[in-house]
Amino acid sequence: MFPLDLLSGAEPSASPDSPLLAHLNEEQLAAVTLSAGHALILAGAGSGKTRVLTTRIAWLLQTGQATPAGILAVTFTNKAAKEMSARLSAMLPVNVRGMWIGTFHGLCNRLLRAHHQAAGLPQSFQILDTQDQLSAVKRLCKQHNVDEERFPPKQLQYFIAGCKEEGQRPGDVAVSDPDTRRKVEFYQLYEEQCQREGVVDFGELMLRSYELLRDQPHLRAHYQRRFQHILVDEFQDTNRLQYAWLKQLAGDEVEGRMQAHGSVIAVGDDDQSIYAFRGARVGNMADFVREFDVQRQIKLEQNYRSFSNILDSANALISHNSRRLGKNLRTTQGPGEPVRVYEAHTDLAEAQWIVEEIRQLVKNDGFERQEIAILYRSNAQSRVIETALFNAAVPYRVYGGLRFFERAEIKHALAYLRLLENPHDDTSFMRAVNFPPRGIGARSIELLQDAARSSGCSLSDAVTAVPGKAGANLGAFVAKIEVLREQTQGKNLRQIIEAVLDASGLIEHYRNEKEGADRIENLQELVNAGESFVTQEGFGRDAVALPLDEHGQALRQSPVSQGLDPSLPVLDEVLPVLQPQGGIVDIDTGETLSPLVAFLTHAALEAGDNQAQAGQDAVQLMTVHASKGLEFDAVFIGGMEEGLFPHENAMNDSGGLEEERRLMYVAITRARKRLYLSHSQTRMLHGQTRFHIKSRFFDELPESALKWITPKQQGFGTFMPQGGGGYGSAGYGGGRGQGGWGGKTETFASPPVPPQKAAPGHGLSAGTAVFHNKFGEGKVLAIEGTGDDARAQVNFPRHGTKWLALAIAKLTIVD
DNA sequence: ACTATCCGCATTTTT
DNA sequence: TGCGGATAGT
Repeated sequence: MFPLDLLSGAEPSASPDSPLLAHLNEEQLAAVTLSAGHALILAGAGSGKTRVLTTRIAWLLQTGQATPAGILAVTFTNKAAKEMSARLSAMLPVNVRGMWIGTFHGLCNRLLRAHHQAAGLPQSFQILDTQDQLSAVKRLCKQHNVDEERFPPKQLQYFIAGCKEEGQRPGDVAVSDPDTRRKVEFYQLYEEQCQREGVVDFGELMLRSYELLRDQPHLRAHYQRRFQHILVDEFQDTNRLQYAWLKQLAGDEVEGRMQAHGSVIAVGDDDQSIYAFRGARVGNMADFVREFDVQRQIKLEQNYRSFSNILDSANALISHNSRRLGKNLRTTQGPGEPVRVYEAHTDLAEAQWIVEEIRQLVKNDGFERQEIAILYRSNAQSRVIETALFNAAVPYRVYGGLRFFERAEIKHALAYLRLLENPHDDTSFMRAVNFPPRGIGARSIELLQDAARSSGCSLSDAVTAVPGKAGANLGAFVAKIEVLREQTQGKNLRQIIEAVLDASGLIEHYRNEKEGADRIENLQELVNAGESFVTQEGFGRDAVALPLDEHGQALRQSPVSQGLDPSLPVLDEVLPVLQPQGGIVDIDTGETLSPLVAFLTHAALEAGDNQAQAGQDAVQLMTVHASKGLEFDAVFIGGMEEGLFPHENAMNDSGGLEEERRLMYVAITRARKRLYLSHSQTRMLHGQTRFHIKSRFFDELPESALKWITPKQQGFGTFMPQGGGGYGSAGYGGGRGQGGWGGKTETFASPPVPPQKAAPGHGLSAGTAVFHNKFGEGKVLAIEGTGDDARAQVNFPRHGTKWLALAIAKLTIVD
């Protein structure tokens, strides 16, 4: 099967001065060239972590220690996953598609689609994002007359998500009090609802695929054998379930020790663990070392980002934390400028000082605006700063707004699209049924829900049971969807979306709305998104789900593998296949996910870009959390006050202060050249002026690296309370979350576009009658893609409409 | 069904 | 202070 001998014994064949390894420092080199076995890499801020990770993969491939199919690299964000793929393909002429590089949720999705039957899901299951989940919870609350005072939907949602993150099904939750019992009951009901509707939430994606691996020995064996090299990014941010999931893939646990097949490399930084509040467990690092019997720990402490005054400050600060694995950043750069500290009288004066400093930086020191960031602990702090920037006509951009796929108008359009795919998706039904308004009010909905409940069916199916005018309106809506479904048969994604926008009346509705122009523009952008999703290079590629025997061995090879780069050794089993729409191909039947389902999945899993767009010439405003992983020439951290930073709410639970300190550590280490800290004696908070003393973190910084700036004696002019703040929400930089979705500039070279093969003479076109071994006779509705990508949408009278990969499906033309 | 108004609430957030 | 959600009024 795979070359075991290569993995266990043989020395790497690449010479140490291979160009791949050039310019790596000693610790980086050690990490990159680790021989087989588990390892923990403590990667300090700015230590070249991503570089090490990607070079490691490249080195494994180049030295023949691994094949693309044997690698699993998992990250938290799509951005990180994309960056890894991009850098990798810039390094090696490697087929990135063969590798499983993605987010936890993205990879879980892939597993579940490929093995949907074993996982007990429809292949086209839809994914609920946090908004969808909340509306599903609310709907369920209403249906079961839950006292929403005692059990706020938000809290129930939080409870459910929390349980899943801990790997707990309703039956696993320890019930200590009546309230918890009620919540667990609700959790149970929620699960049943999701299952009935064929939808999964983010937590479910993780939990379900964990259970899949846990409960299906042959699948587990298969993937364990396949993934000889597992690499985990930001390991300090993993929650309990994610770690458990990784363990399933890595090997079997015997008496608390992992009997692993390949090797697991966990990369993380305990000092940058700032997500405990959402279930991240730094303790996973220690558990990993113990359970995997990790022999190698490498610290990446050489920092390539900041001058030493900044670094010294970070080191000194974080040394006040007790529970640390221990790490100290160093640099070969000089001290640089001192860290400037400013004490303002009011929050407004603080903001004005920041703005003034920024103007100086740009004017006198040649700093680029997009290389300057203003960081704060909580979003509310941005307001004053925005005002000041706006008044000074300094372009800026705020992060943290709604992302593309989260916008209301987009969610509405997606709801229609989802209903086309699955009429029983009640969440989407509820969203679409009366938007745009079509005379279906709360009363009608209530009747419908009652009907659905009493007959145990979906809202869509219950429509016929509603009498009178309400029933007629509802019937018209369902009919409209059905007609639309008919009409879009055989249409491509772009045409489907256009049809939905038209038939739903969404465009029409927004045309009549005074603020609707932006929304229409976004809806147009959705059409483009659909278009590029199918056409463009660079979207998620997925795997062929091969039939496996009871030992997890593949029963058959994928014929598609023959079309791939022959120079790369290919593992048996699950092989990559070109599926621009990111589909999964069932090798038995050739069935692929419809482009629409793939697109909807993409929309749920990747809400759109929120991150920096290069060359925007705008000062960057964001929370400290949002700044993690980024770097800037100059960084301002405002609101350095007791109660704000460290935040008062964080001081309750144990470890709260330490997490705040790590947060501050993250903030400091974002800066390359200049760091400015400021605090204000007075601050408008919740409508009241509050007095704050300066943050204790100042006392933890080295006096020698700081330079205190006292405010100049100012006249009243500077202290003027803001009168009539009648500026629009759109700031100079375009306001929050401006169009990040399509056509962004890539920081790294995009993967080489493989030459398009000429379409093989499959001789199919719309209308052709074909025969399939399993599905019988059918009629071709549409063809998409070329070469190995080509797939046909075929309507089988008995099995419905399916997308089939022509490279795999055995279709014969019937005359 | 849509708008006006009032009340309560206010770290951090990716998938 | 300023927002979102829920309610009451047309």
